Amino acid sequence: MKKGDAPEKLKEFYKALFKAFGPQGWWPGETPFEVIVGAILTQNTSWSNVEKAIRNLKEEKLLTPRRMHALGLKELAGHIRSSGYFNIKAKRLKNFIDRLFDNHNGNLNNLLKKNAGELRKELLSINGIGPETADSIVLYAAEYPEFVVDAYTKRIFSRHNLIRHDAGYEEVKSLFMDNLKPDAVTFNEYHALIVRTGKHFCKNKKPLCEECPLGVYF
DNA sequence: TGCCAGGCCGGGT
DNA sequence: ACCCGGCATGGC
Repeated sequence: MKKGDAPEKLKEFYKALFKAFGPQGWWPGETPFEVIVGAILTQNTSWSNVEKAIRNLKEEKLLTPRRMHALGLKELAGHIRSSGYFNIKAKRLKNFIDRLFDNHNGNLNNLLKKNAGELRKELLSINGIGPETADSIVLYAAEYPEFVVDAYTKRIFSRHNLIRHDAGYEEVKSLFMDNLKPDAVTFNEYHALIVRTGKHFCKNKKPLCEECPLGVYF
């Protein structure tokens, strides 16, 4: 496929997925802080496990920066057990919250009001926040147009030869950033639709099946 | 029963 | 600059 085809291809894929699944209404969280907690907890973990952890935190009234800041690591880990990797994720949550209090007066809006580039840079400087988690926060909590790339994105779009199979994060991201108009609403929906598709048709590292809206591949 | 899930880090080449 | 092991629960 030629490089100039990418914009049309990306639009075509989007249309097919939107037609099949409709609007996804992401992020599945009510507040920016909940989005951020979810973004960290869902690292290499199914969302259903994360939901339980978030439900716990809500029931214990711990889902605020201040309350979480006051918790010890072991205690916090106990509340997020179901999300897996709970020790390391407790640390990562604390790392984020510590930064919030050290540099932003514990005020999330103070952090999120930075411009997209500065926000992303600061998030990446926090231990435990990598490119996907950072972009998820920038897009779904701050609502800036940064495209989020995940394992499904790589699988689906490399299988359709829009990117190389061994493409790295930034390389995949640039496929979307360079060929779509930067729009947070569209990027929001597109990534959500990719995840929706991947969950059902990309399982077990197998090729897309024939029921997939993107058609048979391989 | 085993494999996988909306990654990331640290240590080693 | 990559490559790899470790991190851990719950669902199918």
